Amino acid sequence: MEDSAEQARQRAIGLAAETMGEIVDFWGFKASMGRIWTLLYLSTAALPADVIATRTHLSAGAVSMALSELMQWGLVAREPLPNERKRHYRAETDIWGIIRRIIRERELRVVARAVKRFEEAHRILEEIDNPDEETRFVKQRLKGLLELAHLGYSLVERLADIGQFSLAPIRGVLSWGRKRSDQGPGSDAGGPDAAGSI
Amino acid sequence: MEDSAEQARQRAIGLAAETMGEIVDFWGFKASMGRIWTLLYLSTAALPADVIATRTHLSAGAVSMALSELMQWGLVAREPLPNERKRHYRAETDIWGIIRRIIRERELRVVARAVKRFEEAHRILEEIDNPDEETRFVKQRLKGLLELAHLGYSLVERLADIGQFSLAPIRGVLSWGRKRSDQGPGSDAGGPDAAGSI
DNA sequence: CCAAACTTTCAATTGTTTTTGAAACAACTG
DNA sequence: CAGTTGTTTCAAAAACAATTGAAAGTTTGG
Repeated sequence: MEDSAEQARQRAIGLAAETMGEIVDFWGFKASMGRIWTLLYLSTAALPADVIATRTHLSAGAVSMALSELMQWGLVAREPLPNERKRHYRAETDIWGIIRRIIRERELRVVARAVKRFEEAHRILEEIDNPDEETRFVKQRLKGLLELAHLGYSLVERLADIGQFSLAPIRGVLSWGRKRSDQGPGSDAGGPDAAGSI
Repeated sequence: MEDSAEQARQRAIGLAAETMGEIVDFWGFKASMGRIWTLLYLSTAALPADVIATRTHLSAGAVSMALSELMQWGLVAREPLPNERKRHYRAETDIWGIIRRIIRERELRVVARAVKRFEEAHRILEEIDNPDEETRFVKQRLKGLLELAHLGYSLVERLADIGQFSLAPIRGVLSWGRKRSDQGPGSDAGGPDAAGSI
């Protein structure tokens, strides 16, 4: 009861797309963006919106919206296709570059905002004239939160720097630690350099 | 028109709690969990549920639910308070330890699942007899996704290892890179060691 | 410049997550 | 051990987010 090669391929693509959808959803993006990107990523040809709609079971409107968001993030590009009426879309493959930008433009913004607000809270307490013990305690702990946020900022910043030029630099980073983990999907996979396109 | 010290303190706490709420929301937890934890973190005394409800403007039910989730994550502990009727709750302060656990138990699970599913998708294609060009292409790209997921797993794993014993190890990690960033909230704040409680 | 082909927008709908409020439950107290 | 106080549970409501579908807007070929 084996299905045709074409069907099998569609199943595989669907599974991958679904998976990526869940991941990006977890990451705070719309799942449909992940599905669409994956669909494009797993196609030799650039695809027009209506095909995407069919394959993802989304409406034309949803596809249009998701595509423009994907393009804003540089995850998908229009492919200028001569003698074709419809616009065609292709997945960007420099994934680490994009992850870097997302981290910088989204994560860092959030943390930076938090830092500002913690500072503001601290400042409010600074203005109290004769701080009682409770106030001094809160001030102290707010400093802790502030430090945490700063630390987080640094970490994320470093993370954003990873793979600044293709993938190669990551290899180095991957050997911070001392210990080796017990289980889990093998952790230092793949060949020495697959830069540019994943 | 300065308000009283007490009021000012409440404002500061509220601002911090709100901020933390936004962050943990962004992180995929309920915002109310962040607010509650922060409220507790910024209090010398352990607080009972009804006070938490009043201060956060949440219902008793919501507080109860959030608290049990917070306790499951080890972010809050009941304080055995003698000669008190109500249960009192206190914020856990070993933040890095907790972040580590969250990363391990939540992030790693998600990535591991993705790895499995990409592998499954790849296996489906492996079973096709005479793969045409398109199929071979998809297979190739799936390998790329798989490698990406493996890489992500490693990164997150490393991240989980950071601060394994208090904060100190982080300091080292914070000096991966070569370059110094231009702007943004100062990135290497604080004293040399504040381990244990942030 | 018109009509067809395609795309974008957006109010309404559907779906999901969080919060509420009240009931069931548990723990202590007199 | 009955009553009171405090906690948990859970179905319903509210808040929030994603998707649809149809109308408005573009583009292009004739």
